Amino acid sequence: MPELPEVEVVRRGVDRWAAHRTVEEVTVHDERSLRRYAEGPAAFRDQLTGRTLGAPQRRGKFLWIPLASEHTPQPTALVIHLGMSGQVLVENDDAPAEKHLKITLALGDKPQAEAAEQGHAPPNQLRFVDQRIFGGMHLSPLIPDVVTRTSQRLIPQSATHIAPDPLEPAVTGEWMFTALRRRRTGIKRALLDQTVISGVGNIYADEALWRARMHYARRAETVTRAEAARLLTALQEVMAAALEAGGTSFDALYVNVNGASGYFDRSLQAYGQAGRECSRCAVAGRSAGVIQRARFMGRSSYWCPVCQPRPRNGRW
DNA sequence: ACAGTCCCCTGGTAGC
DNA sequence: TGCTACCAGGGGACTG
Repeated sequence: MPELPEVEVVRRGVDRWAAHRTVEEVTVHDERSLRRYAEGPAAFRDQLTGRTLGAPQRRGKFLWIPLASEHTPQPTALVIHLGMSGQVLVENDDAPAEKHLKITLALGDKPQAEAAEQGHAPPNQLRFVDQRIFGGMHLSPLIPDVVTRTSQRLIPQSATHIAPDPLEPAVTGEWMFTALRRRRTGIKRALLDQTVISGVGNIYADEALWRARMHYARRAETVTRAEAARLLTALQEVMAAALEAGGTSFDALYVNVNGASGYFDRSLQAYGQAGRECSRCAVAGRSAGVIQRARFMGRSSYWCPVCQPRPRNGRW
């Protein structure tokens, strides 16, 4: 499933292949991919057709493309969320339709200078493919970002409720400390709460907690500065590693984005590893912990009982 | 404010 | 073989 690093790879791909091109035609193959857009498919088509795509932006797992707005007073963005299974592909119109193709945007040529620089004509369609339809597209007004107080930055109104993500400069160890401290809940719950910090899904939450040697049920309001900083660093490292793995394919002539960036195959230390020896314990030469799995928040949590013990000091 | 549950979906897999 | 049941998970809505 796409997590923040995969969404960032998509953002880069869209930036490279689709930015500064005009949407000439919009085809909605499945209206369910517009579930979050109350105005409906006709308005979606009307609002989007003829607009020029700007440079794509991202916060957490929300991706958006500002629409150039010469004649429109209210800046607007095309917002894309990949959900569980969303893909963005840039392909030619003669490529066969994917089984779960949901929305097609026919794109005009790139600006002359840019096209010459790339040496060949880019494919003429941007396709949104989504098997499970947890993702989708919608249009949303762009408004100043009050969260990070960087007044230049605009974000979609539909994404104003989410906090910055671990890769944003505004998110520091101190910021993390403050954000966690004011929550009276377990640390993993806090990590998965998009209003605390965004872009952290079940997989990276478990991986980061493993790296930071923290148990998922640790009370958020009792974390120390050092723990908060350690956890943030762990999140950043695990995401950077995945980005590196996923980023290798972004040169290809399509915007890569299925869930399986190579990272997931090779580098998971906790998530999905139930029953295996914890790699860190094994290296340390003590009796190795065995990764455990438990149901938590209606999902699975994985942790090493040796490296990530339940705290003994009552910090629950 | 927080916890829990349900829902949106499809496809893979386990069990009968 | 084919049926049913369940699981995976982001995020939002709703209830307790």
